[in-house]
Formats: sequence, C-alpha cells, structure tokens
Amino acid sequence: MNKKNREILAILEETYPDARCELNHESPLQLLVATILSAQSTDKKVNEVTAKLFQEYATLEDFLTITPEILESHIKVIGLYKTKGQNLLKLFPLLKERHHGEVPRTMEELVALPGVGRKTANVVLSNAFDVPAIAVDTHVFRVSNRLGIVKETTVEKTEESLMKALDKKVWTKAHHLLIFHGRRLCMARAPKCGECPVNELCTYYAGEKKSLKKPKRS
DNA sequence: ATCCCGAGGG
DNA sequence: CCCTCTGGAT
Repeated sequence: MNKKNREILAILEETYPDARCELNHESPLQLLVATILSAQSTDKKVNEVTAKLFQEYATLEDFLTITPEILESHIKVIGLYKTKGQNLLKLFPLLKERHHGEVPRTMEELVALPGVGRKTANVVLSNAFDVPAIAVDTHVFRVSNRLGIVKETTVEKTEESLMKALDKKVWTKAHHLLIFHGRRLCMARAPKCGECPVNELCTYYAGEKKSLKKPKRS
C-alpha cells in the first residue's frame, strides 16, 4: 500500500471514527436480507423496513412461513420489490435445504443464491463473518475513482484493483470509510470538495473535475 | 431529472 | 454489451 493511500485512509479514519456497517441486523441472515433489499435504495429506508419486518420475522424458520403478500407489503416502499421479493422467497428454502439453514460463508456459495451478487456477498462476508472483503457499491466505485486510489470503469475491476492497492487487513475498514465519505462529503451530485479533508490528495479535485462516468456493466 | 450500499436476463 | 426492475428523496 503506497504512502498516498495510507494517508487518505488515515485522514478518513480520523474524519469518520464511527464508520461501520449501517444496515441494522442481529444475525448473518438478517444482514443478507437487508443487503439484498438495499439495491438501488438507501440504507435509511432499508432500516425502516427491516425494523418492522425483523420484529415478526427474525429467524429462517420465521421467514419460511412468510407469504408473498406479507413480504411484498413490507418491502414495497423499497423499490425493485418484485424481484427482491421473489428472490427472497426462493432464497429461504434454499438456505434450509442446501445450507443446513445457515448462511454460507464462501463467495462461491453466496453468489449462487438468488439475488446475491458480488457486492452483497462481500458485505455479508466482511460484516457477518469477518472475512476481509471490499464490497464495491455505487459509493465505493465513485469515491475510490475520484480520489484516484484506482482508475477503473467497472465495479468488478474496481474491486480487483482496490484489493491490490490496499493491504488486506484494511479492506473492510476501507470499504466503510469510502462509503461514509461518499455519503457525507463526496456525494454523487454536488460533492463538497471545499470541506473535504482529503481534497489535496484527490485527483478529481486536482483535475478539471471532469465528471466521473457511471460504471459500465460488465 | 438524478440518485440510492445491484442483480439477472437478453 | 444492453436493458429492466421500482419507490422515495432531493
């Protein structure tokens, strides 16, 4: 890990000492459900939904009894609710039948589950099972590319390059720091570069502020 | 009109 | 590579 990236992370750590997973959960399963629901939604909205949902449906045994109508009524306000609902209804019996009722702990098994891609898998691996991982969501993609920690055009390559650029022991922490920074200062629309504590280390601030293109799908 | 801790199908 | 799914906030 080079000096500049070390400095960036050190400053971000000072700025966001409470950086952590902000999806409320009390088990790996609840985190998996919350993360699936979080696609194209805000964690704030997801937490509102799961607060009520997990009150009645907390364990896998509980979720195995939920009806499509009840599930939909809970998650409707989140967006993308049909696919998310269908994926979850397929997911619960799969966990029971193929995974002994447990959330699997490997990338390969996780991404094989309906509605689970690399981003969701990495969130679960790092936050529920303490496996070093960098989940590249919209914030991590935008912030890491603006700062110049990586220069990539897809989330997959961004994850790959971030793992090379950063020491493994800081992967999960760096993921949270980049997300917090993306929420508080380095927002998509009007980033607060004037207030940014790492602007002197930032290629986006140094450059012409040429707008960062959205990630290409791959 | 744009963005939010994306994934799957064509 | 592309498109669609989706409501809510700004």
